[in-house]
Amino acid sequence: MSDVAKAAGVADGTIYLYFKSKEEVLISLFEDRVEKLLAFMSDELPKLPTAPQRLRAVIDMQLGLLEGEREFAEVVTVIIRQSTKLLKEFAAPKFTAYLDAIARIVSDGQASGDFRKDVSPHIAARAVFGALDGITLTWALGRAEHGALGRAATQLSDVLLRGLAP
Amino acid sequence: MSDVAKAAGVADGTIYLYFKSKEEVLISLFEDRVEKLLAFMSDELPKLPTAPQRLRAVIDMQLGLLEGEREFAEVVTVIIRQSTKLLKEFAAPKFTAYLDAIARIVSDGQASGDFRKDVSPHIAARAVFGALDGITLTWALGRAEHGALGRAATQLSDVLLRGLAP
Amino acid sequence: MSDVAKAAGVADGTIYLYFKSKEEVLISLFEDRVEKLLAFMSDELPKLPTAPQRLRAVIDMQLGLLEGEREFAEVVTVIIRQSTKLLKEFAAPKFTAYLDAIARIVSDGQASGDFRKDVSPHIAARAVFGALDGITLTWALGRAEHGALGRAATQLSDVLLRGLAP
Amino acid sequence: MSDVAKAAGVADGTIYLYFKSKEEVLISLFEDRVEKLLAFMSDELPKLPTAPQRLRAVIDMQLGLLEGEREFAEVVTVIIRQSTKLLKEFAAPKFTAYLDAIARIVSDGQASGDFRKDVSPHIAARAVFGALDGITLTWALGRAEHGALGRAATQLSDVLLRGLAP
DNA sequence: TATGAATGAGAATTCATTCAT
DNA sequence: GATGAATGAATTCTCATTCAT
Repeated sequence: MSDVAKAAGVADGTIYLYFKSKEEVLISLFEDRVEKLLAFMSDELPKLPTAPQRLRAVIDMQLGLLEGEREFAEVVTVIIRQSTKLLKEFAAPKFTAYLDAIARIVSDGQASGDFRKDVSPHIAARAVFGALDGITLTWALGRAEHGALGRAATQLSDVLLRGLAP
Repeated sequence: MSDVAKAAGVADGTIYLYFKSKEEVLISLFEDRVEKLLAFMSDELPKLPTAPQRLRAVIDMQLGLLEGEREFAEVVTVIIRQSTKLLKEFAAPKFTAYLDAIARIVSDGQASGDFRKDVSPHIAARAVFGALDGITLTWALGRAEHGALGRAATQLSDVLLRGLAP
Repeated sequence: MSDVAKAAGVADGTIYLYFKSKEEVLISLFEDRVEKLLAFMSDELPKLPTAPQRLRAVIDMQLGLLEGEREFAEVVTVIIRQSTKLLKEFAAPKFTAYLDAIARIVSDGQASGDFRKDVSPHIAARAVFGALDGITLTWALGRAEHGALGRAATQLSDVLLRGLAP
Repeated sequence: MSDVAKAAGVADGTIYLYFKSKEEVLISLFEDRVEKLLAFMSDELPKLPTAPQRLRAVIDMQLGLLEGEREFAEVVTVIIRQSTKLLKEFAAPKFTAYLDAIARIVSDGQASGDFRKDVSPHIAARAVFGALDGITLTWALGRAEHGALGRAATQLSDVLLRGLAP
């Protein structure tokens, strides 16, 4: 928290005027991120006609949000997992909404005949999220080369979309 | 550490007869897991003739290792990320070896014509590991239903193998 | 450290705002004492014309500093020896400076013909310091009578000065 | 204690068959040393006709006992001070006997006219012991050169005997 | 007698949180 | 609102001591 205060250019105690606890800071950080993702989804996805296009857009977005923000990526992939409470309790409301949104793209695609039907949308959603998180983690802890996340997004989309095709 | 001691049924100090520090306990835990995975790979994979079969076997194995061991899965996906040293320094020797082994399956498959060539083996390996880790995480923190990991493994393999086909 | 905090009337953690470790508390305590001695030496000794007068002043000072401060004397003679690092590493810079300053009084006295020349200034310095420390130790651990250190200083000076006369 | 056991070539627990506690080991170590000194005193000192000769012999003996035994000297000068109980409680019976024996040499010398009478035998004894201990301390923590203690003993005797002369 | 693995009380240290200014 | 020194509970780790073998 002292580091956070320093980074924010305020005194240690000041954080507590805006957040009740460290947990809340992490939750708020995570919430912000997920909200941005959800906002993007409701703004942009409806413009895209097919499920495959929408899934590709989500992948681009999740990695694009972190490109150039290595420290933030580290917080998102590492620090957030240090809060068991966050993972156990908060995971439900917001994070699940995000996973559900991805799962819905998959099930929509299955209904429209764009995706194969023998795959659980929930499992697919977790796999997509996990793959993105895994790529982000090694990127954030490694050399964090510029452009690497973009290339990874394209390749991951290529593989997943063909893999999900009927 | 106190919890670990309690779980092991020994006194707090006893842990320090076998591990030099908390860090070493985590490293050792992670090392054991990765070593089991690497041992499996060198024992079993050579018996399988094609890269796709080997990749499916790896996926089955990584999830199979955790089936029925919910607490261990939680430690592996959550607690281990609490050690920055582990992630930053130890990641290299052992974990990288594991990711490299997966990447090699991919590149072997590309050489034999079983996998498409426009995907970086390294990115593929990270995506595979991340997908598995993400599935494990939500399983461990959720209801951890028996058999769920097995079904997930099959479906993930189905998607990835078709996605990686040339 | 808990005792130190209690004695200082602060919480345990507060000490760590001012000192990095227990070692640093001891070092700082010792440093303060030696610095006071060195400061006295550079302030007062130049005013005294002869080496014998200067040596007597040093003896009076080292014991005078502790008169009435029994607990501090105990810390200085007993607790400080608990830090091997302090004794082995820190001894050099500051403590050696003090011993050297005493040794210099002796060698100056030898040069001016006030002290006999068949005694190593370094050995003499160590003997003087040890004698003072031994007197302090038994005083601090015993009844610590008021005035006892002053009497001891006079007698020790009488003996040493005659002993060092040419 | 583990180090002591290792040095003695026995298991940790074995020490407790011979000593009740760490404190007792230190006490016993110190006791042994002082007993040797006291034994020497009752054996050899009576052979020496004058107080000055006896004081010189004591100084030679105390330093001679440690010559070539650097580790033992370190224990005697450093470790023993780490036991407050040892210093406070044990100091009385045995150590005081030693200091008293030295003080008696001084008072005998005063009675026979060999030593000046304006010096307290007790203070003199403490100063002698402290000077010897200070010389030993810096010797043990420093380079512990062979022969250095012998030279120091001679010089210290020369100074003290002349200083104590009437 | 001897062993040495196990013990657990005690000690140093950290860090999220508070509150007087 | 903002500060940052102070807090103290919690945590890691040590080491003298015990006791089943």
